[in-house]
Amino acid sequence: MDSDHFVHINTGSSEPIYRQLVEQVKRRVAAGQLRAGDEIPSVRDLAQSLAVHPMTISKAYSLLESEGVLERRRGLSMVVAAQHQRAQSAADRVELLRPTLHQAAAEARQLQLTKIQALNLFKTILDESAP
Amino acid sequence: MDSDHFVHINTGSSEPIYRQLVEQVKRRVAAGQLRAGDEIPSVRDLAQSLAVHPMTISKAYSLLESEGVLERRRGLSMVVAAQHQRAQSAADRVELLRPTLHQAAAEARQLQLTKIQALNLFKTILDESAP
Amino acid sequence: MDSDHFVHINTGSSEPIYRQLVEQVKRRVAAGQLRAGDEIPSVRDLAQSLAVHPMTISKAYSLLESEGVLERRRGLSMVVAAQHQRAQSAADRVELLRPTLHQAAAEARQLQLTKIQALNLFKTILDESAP
Amino acid sequence: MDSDHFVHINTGSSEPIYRQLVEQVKRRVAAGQLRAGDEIPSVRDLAQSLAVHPMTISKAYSLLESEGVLERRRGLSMVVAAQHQRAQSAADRVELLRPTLHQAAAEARQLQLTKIQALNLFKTILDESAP
DNA sequence: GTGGTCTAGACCACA
DNA sequence: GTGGTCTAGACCACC
Repeated sequence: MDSDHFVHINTGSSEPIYRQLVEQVKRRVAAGQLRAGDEIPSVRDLAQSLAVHPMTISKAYSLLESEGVLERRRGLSMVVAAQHQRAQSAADRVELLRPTLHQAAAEARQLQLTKIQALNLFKTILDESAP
Repeated sequence: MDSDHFVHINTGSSEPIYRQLVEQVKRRVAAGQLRAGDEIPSVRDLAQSLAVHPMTISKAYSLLESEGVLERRRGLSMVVAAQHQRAQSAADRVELLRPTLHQAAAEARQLQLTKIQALNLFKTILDESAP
Repeated sequence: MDSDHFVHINTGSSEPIYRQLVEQVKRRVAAGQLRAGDEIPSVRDLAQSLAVHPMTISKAYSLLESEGVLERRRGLSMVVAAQHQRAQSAADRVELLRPTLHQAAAEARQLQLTKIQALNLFKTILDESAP
Repeated sequence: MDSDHFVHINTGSSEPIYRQLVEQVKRRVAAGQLRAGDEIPSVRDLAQSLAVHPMTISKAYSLLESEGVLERRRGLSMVVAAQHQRAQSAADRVELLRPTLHQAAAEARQLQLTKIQALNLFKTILDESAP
């Protein structure tokens, strides 16, 4: 597995690096970009390509294993777990977006914005990121 | 000022309590629900009604003071600062929603959702929270 | 919480230290020696009293939290989680012993020992450890 | 020697595969199921029937050789060593079970189980595995 | 005071 | 080659 482009991290974010990795891998598995049995980059490779300490990568991988997303193969690279083999349906993937949008809706309400205003901003941002 | 209903905190969230307080107060000031000169609950009252350590409230208030949102009056309750008296324009308030929606857009892209799917979910959530 | 006598570790064992901690805490919670809301020793205190690196303790505590045995209280000591408040019944606790005895039974069979021989040895060992 | 049924491995266990092999062979020799001069499966055959890396088998065999349990014959299969020809006495074999039961006794004590409870469970499990 | 994150680097176990 | 464990120690965030 190519360790470049596997995930992106933002070292400036307050979100810990290991958690950024966990969330991105989970989304990519849900989206079907990573399939059951796919090898993921080794701890050392990914650590080097992200310029991060190997233990940070290892921590993320361990968490993903404990959540059943990855499987450990002794002495070998880790792979995407079988029970996550099927990419989730669009309906399921949409649900994974709910928490963040729920937060956005709460903020919009506190800002006393209309639904139209909030939706228009979201549409604008979506167009910016993938015009 | 009634210390109940002033703000809501979610102790389960990973968002620090003091930051939840700061953000909510700023949004309510921006929305014009809190106006210049309005008294806010005392540290002690709010700490009690939220079941939170007073120092946590104090830290939030101090941050809000250093940002010019609140003003300290010796021996009296803090009040919303004068320079924040006017509610911000709708255009300004919309901008405050941008960071969260930007995050949502990034997640939607990693989940390989279409713009339509993402927008529909947001619309649904907005309808749920204020039908 | 007294950090001495909280748990014992065997640095010579091949069992990792953090896992020894996890298993012992889980057994003590099951046995009712640790009850819901009980504070556990701080990471630093326990690390010092066991002469172990704090991160090793922290790793064990994090695992116990992710399994729902402990609860994190921001800025404060961790406590035994509420959903583990009730000591488990004797029947439940007995079940926790099953895996190890299952392993022992498999070994006894491969050694072609009779049930009597295996049971007598277990009885002897139990008498030794708590005469 | 039939490479099926020679040993069983549990890839899910935390016990390393090579050690599972070593312990099982030692127990079967002690029990007299494998006698001096008996041929054991070749590294290649056993690796294939267990779906394990040949080097793992080789490591186990080498360990057994260094402990004097197996003997290497140039160009031929390895055999059970002569000095291990006699099955060990029942008293000796019972001792090989001690470490696991010692561990079980320690767990029983931490679970605050009575000797009776622990013994009853062991008896039940022994009955299940060989009624 | 509390726990969390990260780095640097050693050493081990496994295949 | 793979991942795992542990130490030493810095720095941060929270209460």
